[in-house]
Amino acid sequence: MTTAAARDILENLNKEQREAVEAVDGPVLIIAGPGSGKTRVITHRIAYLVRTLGVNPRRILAVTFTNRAAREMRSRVESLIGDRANRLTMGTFHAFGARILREFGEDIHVPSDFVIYDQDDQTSVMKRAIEAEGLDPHTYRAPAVLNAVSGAKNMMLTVSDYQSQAGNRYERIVASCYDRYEQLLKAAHAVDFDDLLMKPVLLLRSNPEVRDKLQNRYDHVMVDEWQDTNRAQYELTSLVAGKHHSLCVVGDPDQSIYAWRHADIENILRFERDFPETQTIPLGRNYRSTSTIVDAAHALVKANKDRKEIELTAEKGSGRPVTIESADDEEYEALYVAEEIERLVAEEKTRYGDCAIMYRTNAQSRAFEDAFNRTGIRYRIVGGLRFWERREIRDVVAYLRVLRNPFDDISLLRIVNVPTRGIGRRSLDLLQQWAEANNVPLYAAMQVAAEGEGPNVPLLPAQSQHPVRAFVQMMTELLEALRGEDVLEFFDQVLSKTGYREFLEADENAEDRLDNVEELRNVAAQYQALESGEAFAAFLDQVALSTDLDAALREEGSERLDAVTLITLHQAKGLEFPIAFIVGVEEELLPHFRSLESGDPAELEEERRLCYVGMTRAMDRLYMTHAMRRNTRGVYSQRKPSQFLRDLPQELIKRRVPSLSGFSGPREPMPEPQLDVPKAPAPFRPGDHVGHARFGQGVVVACLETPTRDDFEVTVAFKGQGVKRLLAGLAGLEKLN
DNA sequence: CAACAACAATTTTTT
DNA sequence: ATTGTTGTTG
Repeated sequence: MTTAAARDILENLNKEQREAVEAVDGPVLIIAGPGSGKTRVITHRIAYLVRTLGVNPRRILAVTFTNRAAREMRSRVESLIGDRANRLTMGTFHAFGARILREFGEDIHVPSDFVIYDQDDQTSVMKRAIEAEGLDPHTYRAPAVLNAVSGAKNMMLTVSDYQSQAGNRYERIVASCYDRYEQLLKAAHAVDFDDLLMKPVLLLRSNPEVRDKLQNRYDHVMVDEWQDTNRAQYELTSLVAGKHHSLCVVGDPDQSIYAWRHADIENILRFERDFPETQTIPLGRNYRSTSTIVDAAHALVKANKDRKEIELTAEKGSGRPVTIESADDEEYEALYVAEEIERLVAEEKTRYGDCAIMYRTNAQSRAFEDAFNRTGIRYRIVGGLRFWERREIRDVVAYLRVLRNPFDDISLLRIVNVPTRGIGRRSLDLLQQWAEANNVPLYAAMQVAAEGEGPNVPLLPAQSQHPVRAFVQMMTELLEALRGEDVLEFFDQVLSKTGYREFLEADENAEDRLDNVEELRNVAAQYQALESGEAFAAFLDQVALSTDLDAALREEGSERLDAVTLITLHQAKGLEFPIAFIVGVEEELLPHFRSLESGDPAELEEERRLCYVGMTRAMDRLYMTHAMRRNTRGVYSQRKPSQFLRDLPQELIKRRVPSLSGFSGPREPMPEPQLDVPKAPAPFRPGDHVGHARFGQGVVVACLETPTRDDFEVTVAFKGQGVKRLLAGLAGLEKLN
């Protein structure tokens, strides 16, 4: 940011951007196309409020989806208004929700020592809920049920709401799991990610005092990535903003790619409906990409039926055509990309750091890692196994959580026998039974067992009692240490007394894993100034809420490497790269198999938007590649180019002739890319009634060609038998009328 | 109780 | 191919 921009905030903005910055009175909806300076508008709007209109930064709330976005926004605002930026309330929806719960949670019976459960913890809780309901965990898989429950929470449906609207058997079962799941969370003094949104809304709905307090706290509310908000987030926003406050949301319906996470694209329309005086400002000038890229991407997304047209104009020149490359298989696809990057680096003034490889699924990174390792191209993978998901981190965090909150059974179960200390499943079963019967947390049961026996019966066989006693003894000592100890000293004591450090040292990846723990310790160090109890609460909240903290830490330490970025299309949203390769642009990959399987056109449209998001990341050059066959899970399958390629105007694309790539030596001539492979007629269609020798009668849900294209996989919902997947050639399905 | 083997499952994942 | 979960054996 230049000093000139800091001097006059409205300078260097185009007409529509300036309009958006100056619209500070009523509700404002900014529809921001890709590369249209969205972040610039938000940051300048904040600066305009503070510097030009004299608004106290404390009275501004800015909400984002990611910590990364929040960080970036804060630093950019800082360059415009200086230290005053520190006084802004700026963060993710979930962090904001957590903050409300920490402040006012007791009003809705959220205990002040609550811990935040992430997806992994949630799955564990749901698993227990399903077992507790006596359901078969194979038929009712925890992630699926959890997804339904999460969806309910995102739509602000409480257990009783969900129970009363449950229409079929499955939903009634989900309802019972939801109920049990909530009980387990409550007993653990835990809230899940969705609760961080839902509970504050319930609080603000029911408690006018708290509502007034919050509404009076902020005069200006801004929300980024509005197209990805769910119902709970919508309501949280409108409750906090109140009717009379200045509320500004920014989004782009064409970049909505999180419907599968219960984002509700309707929120854009709903906003204009709920706030009729809304001023809608489109930002349609793209400063990022060449006109070729903008036009090609626009042509693609235009193929979506459920869409409102927005004018997009490119400010840059036309540049090069979009290059489409067919490769024999994923290995050649990767080699092609590697070779092309080397060529760009050698012949054009490209740096490795300018290039990004974007793919639909993480598994696709493999071939590129191999190719880059072989050619010596530096690369970095975004995502993959994230810091907080590493086992050693989760383990240490679990110890800390239990020490802070002894009700946290899930964390206790995680670490009670890590390292192994002779507390096995049998013992734990007995302890859990007793805990359940007496309605106390598991840790309490262990304490009782360590003492000797329960009220009437011995809790554990004498032999099993000893390790439990040792464990409780150890935890008691640590709790002693927690009092008044320095955060870091305590951290170190946890590692040594629990034997976890030794346990890691014995591991084959000891060095890496110890490094990771050391990084966690560095995070804890940031809280040294606080009193230890406080410090741990704040520390554990940060741990739960910053899933990308490792990225922050790493970037801080080492200057950004000149390396090619490997990233999923989803994660690439909001980024930009001079050179972008979208790889694996194939049917059943992009669009993904699962979106085709469902037969839901909305899912296909989301895949198309995902492709659109990917294309619009490219600034100067865009490549889209696909393979004719691909090794997936050990077997090769024939692949077809993505139907999306057909949506691109011929005059904007250039197909490379693959045999010119040279590096591969002699090989078979490659078939021309076929964009219109005729489909073999499907033997069944969704809706057909069929009969099966074993499963009886059913209705066809879907009928898809197998990857080898020699048969069809038919998904059939059988009466009373559930949904089965069968091969048409083998199952002997009979079509009924 | 713990180590090992057989077994399924495997899109994306801002928090 | 890989990984985590479940069941069997020592």
